[in-house]
Amino acid sequence: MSKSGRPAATEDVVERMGELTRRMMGHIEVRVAELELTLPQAMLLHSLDQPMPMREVAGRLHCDASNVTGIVDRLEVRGLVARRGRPGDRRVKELALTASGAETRTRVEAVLDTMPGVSNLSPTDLRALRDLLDRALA
Amino acid sequence: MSKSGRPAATEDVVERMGELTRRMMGHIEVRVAELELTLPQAMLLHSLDQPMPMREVAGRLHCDASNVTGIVDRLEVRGLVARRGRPGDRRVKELALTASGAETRTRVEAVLDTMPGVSNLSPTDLRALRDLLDRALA
DNA sequence: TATTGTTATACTCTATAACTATA
DNA sequence: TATAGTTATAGAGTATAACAATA
Repeated sequence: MSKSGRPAATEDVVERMGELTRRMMGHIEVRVAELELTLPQAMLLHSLDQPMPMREVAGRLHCDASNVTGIVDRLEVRGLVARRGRPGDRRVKELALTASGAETRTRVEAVLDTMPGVSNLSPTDLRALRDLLDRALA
Repeated sequence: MSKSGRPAATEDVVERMGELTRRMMGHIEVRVAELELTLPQAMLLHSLDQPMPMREVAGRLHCDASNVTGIVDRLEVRGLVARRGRPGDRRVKELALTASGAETRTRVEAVLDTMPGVSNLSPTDLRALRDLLDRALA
């Protein structure tokens, strides 16, 4: 029983989720800034686990296709990704990592694997949290 | 034991946290858009639980003070908040909700209290999740 | 006709630096 | 000198609508 005399409410969890999320996002932003990437740029590299059309990238990032054009433009001038035509359907442009981009992506993955807060939970707590999140997402 | 033969990892939790957060943020954005508010505008109203200086608002939103000026400008022209001088220190501008703003803020709070996923957890799960998040935040 | 991607446009958010007024 | 707030500036992200090329 909390001090207010009511059971754990959605409100309590939302507040804590918000705070943990804020810390995680802040951590990611600082760490990928060291790679000279913004959060959306880092998320695009993260999503690019194999070559895929621009439209597929937009789907994975849950944003408009016109948006992807700009983010990719900025990554392309830096030589991290490349647009390639697809033989067989010349409307499509496959987006692929360059060697440099693949290296950068590996560093982004490393950032995502070391999170403040979550990283400090015991294996038991980690498993319990994973299962609870699965039920919330179901 | 997961199918990959390893215990629950930070990576698993981060992935699920990310997905739940995305759904929560998306939900909030859609619901406050019905009130013609952007996410930062809604968060500002949420933070304004009593009149306070602009600087205090910036602190609560974890952003630069110059940023608050613009967000408040947009809320003020719509009559949701008002700037008032503080007697005794004329550098300070107290930010306060108008009657209309207070009403809008109540609706924002209602949005934050009804979250997809989290809202569907049992009281037991909700308590367990709250406690796990507390340990992660410690 | 429908689809892929880009361009044009407009707006919000964001921080940095310079500025004003006040303390 | 230091602090509160604004303004000027610049850049990134976001969506909508219109467009070109292709299917």
